[in-house]
Amino acid sequence: MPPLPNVEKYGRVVTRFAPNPDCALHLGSARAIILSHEYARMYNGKFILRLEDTDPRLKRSALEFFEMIREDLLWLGCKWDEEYIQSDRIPIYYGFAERLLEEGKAYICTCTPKEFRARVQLKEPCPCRGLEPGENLARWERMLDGSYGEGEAVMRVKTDLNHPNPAVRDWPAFRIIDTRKYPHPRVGDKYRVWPLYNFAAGIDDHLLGITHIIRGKEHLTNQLRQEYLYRHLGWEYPEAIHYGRLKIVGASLSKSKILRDVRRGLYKGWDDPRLATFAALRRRGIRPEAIRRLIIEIGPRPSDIVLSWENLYAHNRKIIDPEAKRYFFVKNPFRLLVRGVPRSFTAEIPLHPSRPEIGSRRLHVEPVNGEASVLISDSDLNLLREGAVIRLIGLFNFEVESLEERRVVGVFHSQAHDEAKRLGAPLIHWIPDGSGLPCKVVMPDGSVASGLVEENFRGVHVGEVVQFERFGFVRVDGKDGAFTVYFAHK
RNA sequence: GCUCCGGUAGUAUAGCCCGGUCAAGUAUGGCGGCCUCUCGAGCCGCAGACGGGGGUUCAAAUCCCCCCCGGAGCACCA
Repeated sequence: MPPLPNVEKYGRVVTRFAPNPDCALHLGSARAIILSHEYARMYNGKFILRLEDTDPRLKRSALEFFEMIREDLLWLGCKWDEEYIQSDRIPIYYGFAERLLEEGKAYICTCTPKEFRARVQLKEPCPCRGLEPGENLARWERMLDGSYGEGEAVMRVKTDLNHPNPAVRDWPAFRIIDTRKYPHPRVGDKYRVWPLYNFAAGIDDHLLGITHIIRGKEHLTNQLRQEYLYRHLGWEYPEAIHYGRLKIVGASLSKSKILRDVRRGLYKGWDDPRLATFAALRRRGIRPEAIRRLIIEIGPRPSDIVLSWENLYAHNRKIIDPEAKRYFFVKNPFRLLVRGVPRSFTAEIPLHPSRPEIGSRRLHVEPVNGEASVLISDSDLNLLREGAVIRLIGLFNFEVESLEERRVVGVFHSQAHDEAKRLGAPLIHWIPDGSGLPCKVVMPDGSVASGLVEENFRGVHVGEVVQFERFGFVRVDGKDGAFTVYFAHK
C-alpha cells in the first residue's frame, strides 16, 4: 500500500470505519474497512469503529446489523480499538449546534426545501440567514421542544453562497424527525432533532482524533462542506483519501437494493450465495484473508473498478488449496457396470495429493460374478464413447462397450495407472454402487446440484472447506441427514 | 445542466508527482507444454494494454491543450 500522507504531522495515526448499521456489510465496504484497519496497523495506530445511526426514518438502522457488522469485522480480522455509536452522542452534537448558533455561524431555516434551493441556486441568502443569534437559539429551542413539526425547520451551517458547487452552500446540519412515528431502534423517541451526516461525522472525526479518513469518493463534496464547519470551529480537517467505486461482476453492491430484495424474499437471507455480503462469502468458503489480500492489492486508488470474481477466487484458492481434503462427489449419479473384473479392488487415494502425510481414503469394489458396479457423474458421460478406455481414478481401467439408457456397460481393461497414461485414457471419479452419502451443493447462482459424495466424507465437520475432485472447492454447511455444501469456486 | 474525480492487456495492479533505464513490470484469466492417478496445485512458454488527437522536448504512459468515454455529487440519506 502507498504510504499515508503527512503521517509525521500527527502523533499517532487514527483511522475509522463508520457504517450506517442499516444493512449487512458487503464487498463494497471492504475497502473502507480493510484499508483503514491495515493502515492503522501499518503505522501502529488506532482503528475506530463508529456506528452512524443518525437517521431513524429513511435509512433506519436495525439492531441486528449492529451485531452483524461487529461479527463481519472480527471475521475479516479487523479488530477495532474503540467503538462509538452516534445515537449515544446526540447531546454532544447539540452542544456544538448551540455554539455555532450563538456565534452566528449557523441558523435555523424554516424555508421549504424548494424555496431554499431556488434562492441558493441564485446565490441569494434565504430570509432566515440574517437572523440574530438570539432568534436562532429560540428557534432551536422550538425544534427541540416540538413546536416545529417534522420538516418545518432545519439548522444550516453557513458556508459561502458563492461557492461554485450549490451543494455546499449553507448545507443542512440538523433536521426534525417525528420519533414517535419513527422510533430509533436504540434510543426510541428520546430525541426529535437529529444531526445529518456532515455534521455528526465532521464533529466526530475531530473529537475522536481521526487523522486519516479513508472513504469512497462519493464523499468528495462532503469534505468541502465539512471544511466550513471545521473553519467555524477552528479545527483542522484531517487527511482524507477517497477511493473509487468498487463493483464486482454480476453482484449488486447497493445496500438499498440488497435490503429491499432480502425483505421481499428474493434472497434466502443476508448470506444468500448470490449476494456479495461478507456473510454470503463466508458461507461459501471464501476466507477473510483472501478478501484482505485482494483489497490491499487494489489499494486506495480513486478510479472506479469492476472486479472479476476470479480476482477473489485466485487469492482464495491459494489459501484453501493446501488445506482442503479431497473427496469424490458424483453429481447426478449414473450407473456403470464393468464386466470381467477378475477380483475385488480397493482404491487408496490420498486425502491431499501433495500431502501424503495426512492420510488417505479407501473405496472398495467387490465384483459379483465378475461384474463390478460403480456410480459416475452424468457430466462424464460425454467421455464414454464406445471403445474408449477410461480410468476410474485409483481403481482400474475399463473399455466402454455400450451405452444404454440407464447404464453404461464396460469391460475390464487393466489395473495399472501407467497403462491409462500410455493410452491417454481420461481419468474420472466414481463411487462404489450402493454407497455414497446424499449431498446437495448450493451454487453461487442459488441453484442446487445434487449427487452422492463418498462415504469417507462422513467425518468432515461443518465449516470445513474441501475439494470435490474435478468439481470444485466447497464449504460444508450442514450435515443433518443429507449433506449440504456451498460451492466456492473451481 | 452544474461541480468534481477518473481512464495502463479480459480483470486487477506497478510506473505518472521527480520525462529517458518502459519496444511498459506483476498477479489473475486465456492458450500451449511439462508434471501430477482431479478439470486442483506446481513448473515452463505464448498471446494480450498506455482512450483519441494535437503540442512541448533530442526524448512523453509520464508535462500542456482539446476531444471522447466512465463515475460521483448536486437529499431535511450515510
